[in-house]
Amino acid sequence: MESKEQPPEGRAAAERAASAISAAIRDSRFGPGQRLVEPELARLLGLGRGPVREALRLLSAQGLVTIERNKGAVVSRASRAMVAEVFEMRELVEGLAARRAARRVAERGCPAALLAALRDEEARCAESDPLTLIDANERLHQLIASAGGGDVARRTLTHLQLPELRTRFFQIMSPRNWRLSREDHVAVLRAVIAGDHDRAEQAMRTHVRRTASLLAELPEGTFP
Amino acid sequence: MESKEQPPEGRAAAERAASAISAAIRDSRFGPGQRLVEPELARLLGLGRGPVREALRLLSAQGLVTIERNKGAVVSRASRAMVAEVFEMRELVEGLAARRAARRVAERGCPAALLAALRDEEARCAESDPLTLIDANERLHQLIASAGGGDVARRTLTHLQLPELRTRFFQIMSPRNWRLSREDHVAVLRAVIAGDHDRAEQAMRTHVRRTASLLAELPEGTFP
DNA sequence: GTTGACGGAAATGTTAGCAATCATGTAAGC
DNA sequence: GCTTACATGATTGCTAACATTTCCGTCAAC
Repeated sequence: MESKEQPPEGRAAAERAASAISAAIRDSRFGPGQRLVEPELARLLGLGRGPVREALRLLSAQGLVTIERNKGAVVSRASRAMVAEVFEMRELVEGLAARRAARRVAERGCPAALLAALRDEEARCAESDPLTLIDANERLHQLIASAGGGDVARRTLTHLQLPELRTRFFQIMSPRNWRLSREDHVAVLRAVIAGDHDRAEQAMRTHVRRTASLLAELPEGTFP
Repeated sequence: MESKEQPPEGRAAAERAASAISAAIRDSRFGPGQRLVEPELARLLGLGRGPVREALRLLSAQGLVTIERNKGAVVSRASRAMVAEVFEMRELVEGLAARRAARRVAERGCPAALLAALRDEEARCAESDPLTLIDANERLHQLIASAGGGDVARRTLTHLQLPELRTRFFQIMSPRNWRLSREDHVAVLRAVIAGDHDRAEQAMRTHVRRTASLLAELPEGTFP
């Protein structure tokens, strides 16, 4: 995940640990059910157990790991039902975020970041590197979640993570689906920039639902 | 501080610290903006800085405290706009939770806890002790959030807390409003028990919106 | 009088080490 | 042969101490 992040120095140890572990989980290098043993991670990351422990608690709040008292942390095992539930929730949360973003644009004008995002999406060609596309997708969703003013929406979103995210995206995102996704993004951004909150919310909900239904069509046995 | 909690022993120190601090914040004994100094809390609670630190991080995820790097934790300062945003979000989240609960009842029958909750609500008289009413209200919302099956809804709700909750309730909940609230609860529970997910969601959203509008009518200067 | 730098105190970030708890494998008993 | 009791190892929970950063008051200089 921090392929292009800052050099490890300059950030706090706990944050480094959190990003590193989070990246490993979302890239499926740490698979569901895998135990995350504190001393082991500490040795791997070259720091003490304190920051690792803190990072694991943080990831637990985000839903990426599950912690049991006196038993330690395990990478969360997301059943099909849980994936559905998370996306049911994301549809509401991201829909509301888009609505709030549009409202804010209507009231205070459009921040440059949204215009830039729209240009990026329109210019993007679906044949790019999938990893780049995945990163850009995440950044866009974060941007819209933050564009509404408060940070309740963004915070809520970060608590709705799923493990193996990137692997799942590789499975469902054919070039055709990337094109559809791009069109969704453009529609959402246009509605937000136009300040049309109803259309913005609807567009975002449609987009999230599309992703959810792609995930739902994954073959049996993909989820534990 | 932990008025009717379990005897402090038997639970982990970090959890004790979290409940104690959380209770103090929601009861306005720690007011918005107040610094929460780790060594001080540790001394107060009779334990080391480790568990206190962990508790503060947890409360930060719940929105009750705000942590800045190298600066420490302060009780969150919820502006009027932030309260509105949180309740906008809660309306969606709790509405979905009620819908999921109703769906589950329709599929698998009604758990006894819901029937008991309905009996309790119907039997409750609005003249009870306000603290009891507040606690019962929280328990009911938690129950419905948990009744949908997965725990994504419940987890999401716990991340949408506000400081000074009890004080605000004391301000807005006149006997008349408690009666209305009770009627809302009964309506939600009846819809859930009947397995009518549309009505359940609508009833819950109406209920949350009522609370939000009561909070919105608080006099100027109530929020920072 | 105001601004700036400097120094000390306090709080946070981090590490290392000890105590308590849980899992595992082994051996004894039925 | 299967179950149960037990001992050992490993891991988590917690505390205490160290390092680093920030904040605040003081003092000098302009």
